[in-house]
Amino acid sequence: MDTQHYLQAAERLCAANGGKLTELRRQVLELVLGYPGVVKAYQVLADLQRDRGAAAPPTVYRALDYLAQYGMLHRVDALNGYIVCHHFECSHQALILACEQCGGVEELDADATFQSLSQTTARAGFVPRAQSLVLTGSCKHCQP
Amino acid sequence: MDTQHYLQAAERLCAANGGKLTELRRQVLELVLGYPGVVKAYQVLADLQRDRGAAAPPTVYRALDYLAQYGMLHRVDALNGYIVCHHFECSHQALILACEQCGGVEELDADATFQSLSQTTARAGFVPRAQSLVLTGSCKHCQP
DNA sequence: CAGGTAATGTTATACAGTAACATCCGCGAT
DNA sequence: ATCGCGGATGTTACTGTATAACATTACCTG
Ligand SMILES: [Zn+2]
Ligand SMILES: [Zn+2]
Ligand SMILES: [Zn+2]
Ligand SMILES: [Zn+2]
Repeated sequence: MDTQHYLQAAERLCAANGGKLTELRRQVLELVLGYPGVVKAYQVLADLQRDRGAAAPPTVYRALDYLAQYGMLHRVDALNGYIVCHHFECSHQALILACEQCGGVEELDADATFQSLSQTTARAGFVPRAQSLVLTGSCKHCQP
Repeated sequence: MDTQHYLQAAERLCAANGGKLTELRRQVLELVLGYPGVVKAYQVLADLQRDRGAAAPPTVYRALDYLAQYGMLHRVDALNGYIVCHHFECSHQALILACEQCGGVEELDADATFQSLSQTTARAGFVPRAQSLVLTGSCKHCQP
């Protein structure tokens, strides 16, 4: 899916949730798309400042939060960063592998794992918030 | 396992790794033990300052890092916090459920899940760093 | 146009984590 | 005993991450 189609799909997703892919949000989404892996909020902030002059932290955090809320981005807690989700249209349960060395990201289907997970948490009466699961480690190119 | 036995086991674990459960580390470990769920570094710092006078961030982060490195604590990235591990003696693969509402924590055995996980990541040539997996969500007492 | 709602701008501050260097302490070798 | 070493802690100062609170703007609707 190229960038144009991706952004159109993002627009549809926003509309389906009663919102809009505003200029700012589109700009932030494009910036994150421009990175191969994990991006940090303050990196996006710096890019924004370069591209459009003034910008402050709340501006970028609000856009990132919105995009993550509806699944266009995933937050990677372990790295204080964000990654683009390329599968938000097919409602998926994604297993995300984020490499700590190179910042690269891979997103897998892992239905069996999630099924096993949800059985286990249900037994404890626990409802996980995130529908995606992020593991950090070393990718195949960065093995020690 | 009561606190006394727990601390003795922690001492053994440190010794087995060529280190020591120093006074500071023991004090930090006891402080974290005193909380029912997730504790944040700056909370421990405040407690330390109350108990022993001066203390600065590096003091508490060094102790927390050490304790987490050998498994006495687990770090919970999603909450910028730490929890006590009550099973560090049996080398375990723990699934940790952290409630975002009440801060409560539950640690389960989830061998089936981890087996499924490791098969999936191995297929991608990916080696996860953490041997424990933390999910955030709502515990059975805090369902919406 | 008036009034409401969502989005963005702005300022200031809170919270989290680390670098760099100084000091201290326990222990083995001379 | 004391010198020197390495691990642990103290101290200062800083960088990075995130949010509160309030002002302003854009846009839709009646
Ligand atoms: Zn995804
Ligand atoms: Zn890598
Ligand atoms: Zn554990
Ligand atoms: Zn709860």
